[in-house]
Amino acid sequence: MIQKTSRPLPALIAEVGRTCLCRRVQHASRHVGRRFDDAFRPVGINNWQFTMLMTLAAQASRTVNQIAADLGMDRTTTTKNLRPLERRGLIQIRVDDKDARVRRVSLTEAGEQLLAEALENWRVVNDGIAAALTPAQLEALRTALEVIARS
Amino acid sequence: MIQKTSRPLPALIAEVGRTCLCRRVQHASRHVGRRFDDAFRPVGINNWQFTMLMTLAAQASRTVNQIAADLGMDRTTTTKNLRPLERRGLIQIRVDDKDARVRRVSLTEAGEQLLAEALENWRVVNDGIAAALTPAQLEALRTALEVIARS
DNA sequence: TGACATTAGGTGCATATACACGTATCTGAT
DNA sequence: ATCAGATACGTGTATATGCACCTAATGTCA
Repeated sequence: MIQKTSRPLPALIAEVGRTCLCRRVQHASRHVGRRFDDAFRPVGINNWQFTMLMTLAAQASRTVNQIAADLGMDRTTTTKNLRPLERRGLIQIRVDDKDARVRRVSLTEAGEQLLAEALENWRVVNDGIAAALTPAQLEALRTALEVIARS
Repeated sequence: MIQKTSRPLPALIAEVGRTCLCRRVQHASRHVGRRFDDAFRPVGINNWQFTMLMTLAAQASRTVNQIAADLGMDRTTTTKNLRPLERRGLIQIRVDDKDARVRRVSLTEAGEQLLAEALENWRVVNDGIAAALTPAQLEALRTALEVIARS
């Protein structure tokens, strides 16, 4: 494998270090996740749960499959992550009227209220991260992440 | 909270949907993680383990704290993730000569060999993701992710 | 209408992630 | 020399993540 590239191993390793999108994206993801987790801790949710509640606020009565697609997440992961939110009464999961296979997830009153509280915390962190970048960098980042998530 | 912004809730929600870096970064991260996981599955590792082996290939005999910092990861997470790699004999963990608190992690022969195998798979996926972006977008993405990970 | 494919979703397992807390070791001031 | 604080790391617990596999409900076509 190595030989095929006609390059010495140290140079290859240096190249991977420079260009590896896996490392960069995951590293940034962990960092961003922790910052939002810190911000949402007083409200009692984590960054995923905030995003989850936001998607439900934007579009009510989503199915598990739709939510999984919204968040670019495995369906089974979505199912499991919904549990704590349901236990806390922030969302409600009901069987669809027309199709008994389908589960409809919607925000409860308590979920909306908690989301409203969390929004200010979100803004602080989101603005904080954005402030570290130039407007052009921020725009490019958003575009690139969108392309990656859809590819 | 909501009132403070002097905007109706639907508009706020739409704004969060457009601008939320948490959602975008995590979404892209899951997508990228899965693609690399798929690519590395024949070799028997996941994307984190590849990155881990790569950092050790670049700098031998790293401590747990150093590795955690390299990958922007919690120290305790690093400790636990090292276990499977050690069990499989891909890395070796030894107590430091000078300081008995410190553990030195290094690649084994088997680890190097597996890494060499994985490199071609890495290249295919990394090039594939990069190909979905323009060179300028790719450069901006790398820069922005670097800034975020260090901020 | 009955057989079969398709679709929506859940479970079991393994690893990933991180916080709170604990242990062992080292360092420096006295 | 000793002890208080700092440092390096591990453990317990809880949630996060996704694959392999499973069940149940629906759709389709003969």
